[in-house]
Amino acid sequence: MEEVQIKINDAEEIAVSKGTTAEEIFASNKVGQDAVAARFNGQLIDLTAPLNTGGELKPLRRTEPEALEMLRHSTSHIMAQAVRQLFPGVKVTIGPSIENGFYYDFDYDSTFTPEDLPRIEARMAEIIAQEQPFSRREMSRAEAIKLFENLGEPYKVEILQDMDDEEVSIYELGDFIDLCRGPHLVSSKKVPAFKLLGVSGAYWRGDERRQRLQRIYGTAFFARKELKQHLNFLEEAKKRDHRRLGKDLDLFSIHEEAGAGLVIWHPRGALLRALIEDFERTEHLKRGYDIVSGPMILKTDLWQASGHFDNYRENMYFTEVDKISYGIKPMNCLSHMLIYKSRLRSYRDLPLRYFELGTVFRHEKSGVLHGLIRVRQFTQDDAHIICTPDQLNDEIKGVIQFVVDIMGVFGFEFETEISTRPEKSIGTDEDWELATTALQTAMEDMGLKYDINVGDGAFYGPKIDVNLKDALNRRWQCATIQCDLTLPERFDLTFVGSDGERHRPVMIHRTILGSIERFIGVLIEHYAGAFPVWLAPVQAVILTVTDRGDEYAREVYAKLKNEGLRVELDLRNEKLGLKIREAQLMKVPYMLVIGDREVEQGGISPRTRTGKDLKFMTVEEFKARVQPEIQPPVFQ
RNA sequence: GCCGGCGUAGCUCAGUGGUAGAGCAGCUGAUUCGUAAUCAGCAGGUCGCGGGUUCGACUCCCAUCGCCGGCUCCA
Repeated sequence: MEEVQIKINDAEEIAVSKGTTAEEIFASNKVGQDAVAARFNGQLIDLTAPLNTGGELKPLRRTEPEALEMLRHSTSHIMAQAVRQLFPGVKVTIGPSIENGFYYDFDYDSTFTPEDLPRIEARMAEIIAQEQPFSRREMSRAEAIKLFENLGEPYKVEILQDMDDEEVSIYELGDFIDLCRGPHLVSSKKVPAFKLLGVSGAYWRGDERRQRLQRIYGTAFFARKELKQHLNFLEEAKKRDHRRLGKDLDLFSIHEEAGAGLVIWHPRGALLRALIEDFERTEHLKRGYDIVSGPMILKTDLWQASGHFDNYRENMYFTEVDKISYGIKPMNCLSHMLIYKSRLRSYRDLPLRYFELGTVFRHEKSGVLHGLIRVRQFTQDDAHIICTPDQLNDEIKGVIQFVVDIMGVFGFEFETEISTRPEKSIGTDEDWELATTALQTAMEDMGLKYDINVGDGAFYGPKIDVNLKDALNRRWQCATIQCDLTLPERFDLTFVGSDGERHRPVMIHRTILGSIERFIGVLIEHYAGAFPVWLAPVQAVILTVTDRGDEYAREVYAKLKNEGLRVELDLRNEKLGLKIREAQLMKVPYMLVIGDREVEQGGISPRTRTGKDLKFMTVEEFKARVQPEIQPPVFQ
């Protein structure tokens, strides 16, 4: 029989007869017993795939990320089989693995309800117990089209018709046949732990004009313990939900009677905001920005001139004053342009960096509103940098450094991506090319990795988006750096160069935190409401044991308050345990206990919100101790 | 905007055709009690809003507003 040479264990070359499977090779050579699939010449393949050529073979182990993806993808097939059996007439579409699980989209006349999930899970458990093999078959595209036509699966037919490959593969699992690249687990029995998590709507191919589908989400793991951990993680995330904490910590509220997506800040939340905004103003001034401020409404004519009316109108609010139409600003750039144009600019003036904590209004679709994360009125830490083309690179780098510094302060890690020209946009191809290259070059100069997000730029230019990762590893878009070569053109911005001629400047739109509302929402979840001392709305609360300490407590309160500490006084006739509990639930960093001992010895007994007793100390000692923590962070 | 779910006291929730309930919070009183909940009493709701069905609607139907989970979109 014909033999092929297979390299295993990164070294050994062995000869096996053609058609031997990866599974057999692993078994006879005592490698990869825990393999769930294989890598053959770098390609992922089924364990049961026959090897017909020589090459390098490696096990795909459970611990590798691709293994988990495959497990989840296989589980989605199991779910699809269960759904087809329980709901005859359902049509299948696609069922990929996603970041923390998988989904499968179905087209079905009546709707799935959350009550259906346990039934589907039960059927899936049966399929798993039956140890059904996943078996792969390859065929021509034409054959596959015929197969899925006969099966009454029009979505699969559509996918096939759009494919370029002439050879395709299908996987059979019990009575369920799916078009699929694979690989898959050897059998359904290899799914140790799974759970269905929810149903929701989706559109065929993500296009809102096309067929509405029903999506079922689930997840799967190689160990029950891991599934449990994941479910705990979801619980933890729920506890940290900024909408919950916003209410519990009395930070903000949103009222039906005031309007959806409109945030009302309570004293503690407004204070938190003010602290962040003050910090930002200080940092911007240090970094050579000028603080500016523009009006909330500007004439619609001006929005027409800028291109916003044509490209962004559906997101804007309009109003009329003395029969003149005004647009309520969805962005801050127009005023900044007018400041620039208010006098003749020399190259010696550039770069100009205009910073505004600018409140903007955007008509977001009702279904997307979400706590502080997605609202209709929000304040951006917005700036527009107007510079010469030569300065562009340095300016972008300066902004990136700014982002790096600020994210460091809050302890966020982040990922970046560059978005390129969208369909609906203005400007010439050359300008877009130039701007996109400028962004890429700056990122490379800064040594930062980035993904390219094709067609996702703003209508006036390409952008770098910064997605920060919070403590629960979720990603949120906050900072954005957008390069713009078209607005300077439209507004005819110029500067006089050293040659005495007029030249066109370029412009960067950028934010660091993005929306203050969104950022605070993310921050609340990131810290689980336990803000660092410099941001805590209440930094310390004085708790008396009995009313014999009241007078002394008032003295201590006055002293600390006078030092600028945000301190509160709890003189209620309640037990110390209750006062501590309540301060704890409000996540106050320090609780200062005053009982008879403290009054006699002239001090306080602080305790931290982490439950640590700091023991008796004088007020001066406490002040010295917290001094470094109560100030905003300072950079070199 | 779309698909699905949900709106009952300040909060968390019970109540599926016959005059609305609990716990916590609130108020009043007692208690002076040292590191996550002292005890008792009182008060609190046109059941999101508007129509309809019915002798009768928190409960069934329609419409609408809002919220939740997704989709599309986005800071």
